[in-house]
Amino acid sequence: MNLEGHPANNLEDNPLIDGLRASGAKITAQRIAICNWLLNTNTHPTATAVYEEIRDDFPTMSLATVYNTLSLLEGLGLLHQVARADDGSVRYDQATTPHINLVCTRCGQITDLHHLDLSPLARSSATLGFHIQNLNLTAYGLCADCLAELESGEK
Amino acid sequence: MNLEGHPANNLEDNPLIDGLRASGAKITAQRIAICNWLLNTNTHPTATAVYEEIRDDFPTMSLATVYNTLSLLEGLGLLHQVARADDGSVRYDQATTPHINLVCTRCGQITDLHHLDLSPLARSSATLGFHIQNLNLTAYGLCADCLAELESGEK
DNA sequence: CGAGTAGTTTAGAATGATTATTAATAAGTA
DNA sequence: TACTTATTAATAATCATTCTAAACTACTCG
Repeated sequence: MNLEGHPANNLEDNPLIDGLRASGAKITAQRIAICNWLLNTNTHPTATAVYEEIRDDFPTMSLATVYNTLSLLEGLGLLHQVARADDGSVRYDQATTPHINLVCTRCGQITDLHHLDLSPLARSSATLGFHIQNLNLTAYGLCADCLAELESGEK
Repeated sequence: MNLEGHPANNLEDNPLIDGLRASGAKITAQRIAICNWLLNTNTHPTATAVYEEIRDDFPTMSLATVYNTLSLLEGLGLLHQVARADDGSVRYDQATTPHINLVCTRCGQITDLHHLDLSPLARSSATLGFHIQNLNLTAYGLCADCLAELESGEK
């Protein structure tokens, strides 16, 4: 079985695969392909997007397997869901430090905004007795490129 | 924004209806029923929840009308979507000042967390050239009630 | 006040994302 | 190598949301 399906790959030391292994899950060719693809992208893909990308190298891949793997990784805290985009589908974000996703409502691009001090938020929620497990901070608007296009082309 | 609204009144002077009227939309009995119900709730309902509540008093109400009205109000900036809950449906939040929604992953309750200084966020996104139009800040975790139940009942 | 018209509503069909089902398959293990 | 059990693949099922087309009605203007 072709275990190394994706070009530009990172065959060793994939923290997603390490996490799966540590959790006791079986390391299948499909999961390796998905984890490697995720590690080598900087997009915020939907399940369908992952499926379509990987299917080229892995024709028998099932969409259900992608969903299963993504939710398995999410359950392990290795991925987070991003608030649904305009198209109504869930997008995934690799779990790093808490950050804000800037979603462009015109082109759909998602940019990460890191390095914010979120401690006031944690403090405020603690005063309400709420215990935060996961943050989903999303801002919708127009990215720099779309703003420029709108201003130059004027519609 | 005014914070005066207390439940159990508001046959007149509904800012949602005022907004619809100001936009030139027709004021129908269905829209009045939806807007009044929204004004008098402090929940973060799904479209289906609004539909089921109102259908008791308004048996011919169609679910599509609820969706239409909610997205109309959202387009006018009078409602905002909350990041999808666990059940995969969109919830709505009346537009007041930007705030954070605390979603309990155990009981589903959503609490608003107001009075946060979000200017650092706006500043950071501006340096990227991103123009924020709408914020969707959601934190998932356990509310005080569920924490207490888990600790006392111990599962 | 009473048509005309353009926006709304309704009911149901269609869409699209996600989940469930189940037989076949393969990873990990002894 | 053979066994046990989790996983996969293909497809059906589900559920939220949107679309469609015909009937309806709020508002405008005469």
